[in-house]
Amino acid sequence: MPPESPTRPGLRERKKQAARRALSEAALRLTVERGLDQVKVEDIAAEVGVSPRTFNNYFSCKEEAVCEFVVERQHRVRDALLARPTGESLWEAVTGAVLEQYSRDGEPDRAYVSRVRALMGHAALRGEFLKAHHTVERLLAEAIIERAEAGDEDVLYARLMAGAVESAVRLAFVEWFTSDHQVFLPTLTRLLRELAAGFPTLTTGSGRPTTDREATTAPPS
Amino acid sequence: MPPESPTRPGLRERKKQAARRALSEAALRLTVERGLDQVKVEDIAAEVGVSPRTFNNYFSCKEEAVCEFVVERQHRVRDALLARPTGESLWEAVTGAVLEQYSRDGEPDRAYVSRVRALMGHAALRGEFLKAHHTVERLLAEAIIERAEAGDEDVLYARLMAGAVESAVRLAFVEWFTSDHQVFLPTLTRLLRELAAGFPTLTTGSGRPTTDREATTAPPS
DNA sequence: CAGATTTTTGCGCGCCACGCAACTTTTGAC
DNA sequence: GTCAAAAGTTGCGTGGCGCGCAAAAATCTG
Repeated sequence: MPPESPTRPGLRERKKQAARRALSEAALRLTVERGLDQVKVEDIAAEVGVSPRTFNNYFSCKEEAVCEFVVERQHRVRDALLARPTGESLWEAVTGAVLEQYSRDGEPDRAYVSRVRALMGHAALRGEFLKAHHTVERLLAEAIIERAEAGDEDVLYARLMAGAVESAVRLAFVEWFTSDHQVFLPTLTRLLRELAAGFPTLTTGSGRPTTDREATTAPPS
Repeated sequence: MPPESPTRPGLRERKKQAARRALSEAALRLTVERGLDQVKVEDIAAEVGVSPRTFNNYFSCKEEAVCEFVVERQHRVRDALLARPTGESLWEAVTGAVLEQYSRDGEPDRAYVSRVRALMGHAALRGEFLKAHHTVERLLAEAIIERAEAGDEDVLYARLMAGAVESAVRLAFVEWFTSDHQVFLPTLTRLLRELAAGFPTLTTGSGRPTTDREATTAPPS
């Protein structure tokens, strides 16, 4: 047999991956098309050509399947982080990897925004998004630990960094689909910079630190 | 009639509050006693003396009712924040209000830890905890905005601060019920200090900043 | 090919969320 | 107090869902 690659997954594993992908994609597509309530688990399963019972072997509910793409994206963030040059500081590498991933295709168009808005209108999906974001946060934390070659002592610090960064991502995302402007990347950049700067302990004149507002407005695309 | 208090809620509102409380308390108690799977919505409703249908007028599922106490605690954090002296910086006030709330009764005993561990064992409850934490984060953000008298420009900053602080709380909580040691407050204190310090952008010798580890060990109780 | 392992599937059960329409309680104006 | 409107509760019905179980099918190992 040809060497393929070092310990290729094997047919079984590849089929599972494919099924999972197909199910989550079908779930997302159908939900965008018809709306969550008009999609039954049965429909998703039928779309992939698999029994409804099998769907529940992969996902515990349809909302989870719909949000799967959030988790998948984070796997790419992980790869990006591990590929950053070793010269960079940990923070630079992490924020670089995240920004890199989200700037891939620029800001999506208005139609996409309204589709996302429709999705987030359903409470069930908002809840599942939170679960997905938590998974994503743990993935990032593990990637940070790996990149930093952190010992047990630093695990908490890595998790804190992951939590802070993902808070910024989440906020930028909300800002993006809440407003009509294309402000995802500028907002995210600004928030990450503010996290890097930290929170001032001493009382100043105003309640918040003076930050340059350049990052708030969109850069020339 | 006696003046009671300025614009008292009215009987209707008070009854609703009472019902909500009774339901969430019953849900939590029964779940701790028997385990989530052994508690039906019907049981909770019966415990309060209300119809099962009414339960769903207050909570959309039993898990939500179980986690209600998390949200209630945040209302106390809000009050504490608004009561902090005006001399403090925003960060000091926020972290002070949070720590104040969580140091109320010191570290809970081992029995309590194992009960919490049992609760968090169920995936459904973990998910609902995340939802509750998200609610809590928004509450804190609003309280921060109120305290800082922040304009629209600073709303995002307030939300970022709330997100960062609640990340720390969440991490400290996990650390607490994961380990057998009483490390909630020390961990939380340390994480908040690291957030205040920010994340270094420049490359240093090690991947993480040198932080004094005093806060990691428990202070004399 | 043959036996072990893993996955899929059909079946069935109990629970649950929620729409609807009738009924009860609270409210506020007179 | 009386009464009508507003708000909350309840019973009923329904469709869907999550999952345990055991048989069947697919995959892996040698």
